[in-house]
Amino acid sequence: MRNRIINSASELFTEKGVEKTSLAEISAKANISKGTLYYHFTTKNDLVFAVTEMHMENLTQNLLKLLNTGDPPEEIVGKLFDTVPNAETRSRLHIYLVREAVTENRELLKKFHDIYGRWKKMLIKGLNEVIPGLEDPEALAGFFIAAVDGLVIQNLLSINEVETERYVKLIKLLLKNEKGEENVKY
Amino acid sequence: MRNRIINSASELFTEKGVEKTSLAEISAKANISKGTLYYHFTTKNDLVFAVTEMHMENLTQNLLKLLNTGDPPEEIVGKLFDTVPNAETRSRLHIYLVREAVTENRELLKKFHDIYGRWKKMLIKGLNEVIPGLEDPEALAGFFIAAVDGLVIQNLLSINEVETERYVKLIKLLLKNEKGEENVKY
Amino acid sequence: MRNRIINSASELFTEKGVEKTSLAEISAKANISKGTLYYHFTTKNDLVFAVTEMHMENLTQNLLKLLNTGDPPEEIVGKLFDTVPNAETRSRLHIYLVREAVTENRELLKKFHDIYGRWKKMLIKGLNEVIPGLEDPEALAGFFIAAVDGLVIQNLLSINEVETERYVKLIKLLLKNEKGEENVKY
Amino acid sequence: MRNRIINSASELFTEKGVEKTSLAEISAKANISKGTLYYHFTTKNDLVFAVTEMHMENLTQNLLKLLNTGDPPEEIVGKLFDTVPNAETRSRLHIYLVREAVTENRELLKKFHDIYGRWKKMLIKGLNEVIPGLEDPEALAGFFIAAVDGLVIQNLLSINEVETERYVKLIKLLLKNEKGEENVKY
DNA sequence: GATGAATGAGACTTCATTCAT
DNA sequence: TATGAATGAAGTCTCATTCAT
Repeated sequence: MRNRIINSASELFTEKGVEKTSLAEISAKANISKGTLYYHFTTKNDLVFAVTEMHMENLTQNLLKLLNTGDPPEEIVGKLFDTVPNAETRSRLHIYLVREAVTENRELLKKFHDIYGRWKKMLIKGLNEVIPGLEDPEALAGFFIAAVDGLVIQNLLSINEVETERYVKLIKLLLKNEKGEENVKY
Repeated sequence: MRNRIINSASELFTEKGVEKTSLAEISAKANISKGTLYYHFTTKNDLVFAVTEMHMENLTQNLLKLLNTGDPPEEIVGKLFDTVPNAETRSRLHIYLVREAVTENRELLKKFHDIYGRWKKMLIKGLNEVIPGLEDPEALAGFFIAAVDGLVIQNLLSINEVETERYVKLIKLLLKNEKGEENVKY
Repeated sequence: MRNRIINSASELFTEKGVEKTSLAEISAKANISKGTLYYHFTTKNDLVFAVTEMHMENLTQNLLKLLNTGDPPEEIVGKLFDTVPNAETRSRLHIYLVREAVTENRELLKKFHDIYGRWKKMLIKGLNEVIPGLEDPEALAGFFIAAVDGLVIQNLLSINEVETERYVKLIKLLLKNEKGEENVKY
Repeated sequence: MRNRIINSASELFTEKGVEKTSLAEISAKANISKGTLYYHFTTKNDLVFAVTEMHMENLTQNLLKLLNTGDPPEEIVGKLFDTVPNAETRSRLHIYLVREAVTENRELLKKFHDIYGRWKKMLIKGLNEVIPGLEDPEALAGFFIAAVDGLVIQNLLSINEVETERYVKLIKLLLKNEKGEENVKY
């Protein structure tokens, strides 16, 4: 039941954003009464939080899978840049939830803070394993995550006319050099 | 008068997001009546659009100034990564407006689409001027913009513990290699 | 308009009490939309406060009139005991509003506090004018007001089978003796 | 079990009034489920009635004890005026329940009617025993009860700055004269 | 140009009550 | 006896928008 509600909410949030989705619509989609919804979630924010948890958990699982394929690093990062920003459904939801976290929802903000931290650690570990000797893996991880989020935005705004491979090529260059070669003047 | 309204709206949008800001509040802050507000803007969306225009114009001007300093490229990109994501006020507004554009506001979406396109072109031109011979300046520009937006998000979520210089160092490496050196196995 | 709303609310509060009267009912009775009601009163409590103010003002005016008739004191007090508790409409409203003041409504509580104080002062002044030399006019005033309120309750509970004259007779005795005669053992 | 529920309800009613207390809160406080509450009380009104019965029984027992102390009448009435209005807890509950009885609760109204009648009779009997020859003991009893209720209200409204002794002195005068002395012009 | 009173649709939330287990 | 999930009706409040002045 809780899950049924979360799923309905998730879909509607993705479609119209959190604020434009009413509890009435959610309960209608879940085929339950508004009262039932209230029984399971004390507050709309409660529900938003639950949806966020599920969403973030999904993304984390995907990232884990990606890191455990044993693929060469440029392949992994390539897939990362290919998959995430192009999953429109999740992208939308992500932006909506970020927006929610940014205002008036401390709890949600903390959730995001924690998960992003976890992602960064996962990436750092993954990078270190496959490319030993990186100079600043932390910056690299933060940078990759930022780029992914930024591409998410560009995709939502239908701006991205560059094929992923071209980005991947850039990343390859980046990784190669970060491996610690002496800095050359360009 | 129009500007007074736009400024008031801008501040309130930044503070609480578009949807949680009521026209009543805006007119109160601008010291005018709700009626007057409606005299100048047919609709709330109208106002949102006007605010977006101003906001985007500001960002564009900043980018232009940055590109025209004549600084070396890594300096420019460094400043870009240093300034934009750390301007909390603008960051918030930006995320709020993006969110607004992504749902139910075709006109706004187009606005964003256009401006991001313009930014990309400006960056490409800038890059080409200072670093002739780049292999894929378009991908590079898109990538930089994405990274900036992503860092905006990380800052809003209070996640970014990496100092900008470390990012800049990464970018330097990227630029160096992108200059067309033969690809080396890492 | 404000008055129209206050009157409608007043009637409904009297009929069913404050908490069982919905803003929907009030606006229906006043032939306006719920929105209009909200336009004039930010909150249900606001409206309750306004109704209280009007109600208390009415009672105060009545008391003033009574005190200025120039009648002999026992007549005045007699009328007080006769009029107030028997005005069912006002009695009900009074009890409902007292109830409201007693919980969760600081402002209302203060209002009641102030008005009761004013009434006491008016009574003291009146008593002193017509019966000079009273020993403890303050206690007397408090006592009379208490008795009136108590009879209000009894009337609402349909308990009062004693005719007012019999109470008036008691009061006469009280006033006579309070004039300062030496205390006699009974 | 029933008593546990009644006590929890009693406390909550005292704190927040009948209408603002939900059955959910009551069952939570009584550490039982809402279902169990409904097993014992068919309806919220049922519970209110039970609470009233207990409350009124308590007050009646107190009055009985007071009347059976064998103290001189002015002492008894003094204690009455001293104890009842100053017992804040009971006072609040009393006002809340009166309010409940006055609207939409016939059964409750009858209960109050009956108990107030019984109190009056008890007082009359008590007065007659200790002060034989009273002219109108019924009026006196009604008057005393009214005064007590009125002082309850004043205390709840934090208005009563007069010490009880001063009221008692008034009552003494009243009793003395009521004993049948010839009426003197004042 | 400017105002502010009026509106109606709808949002979130509350809660007494029912009922299968 | 006891439970707790489910419900539906209703309550307070919010707000973008209209319109006569």
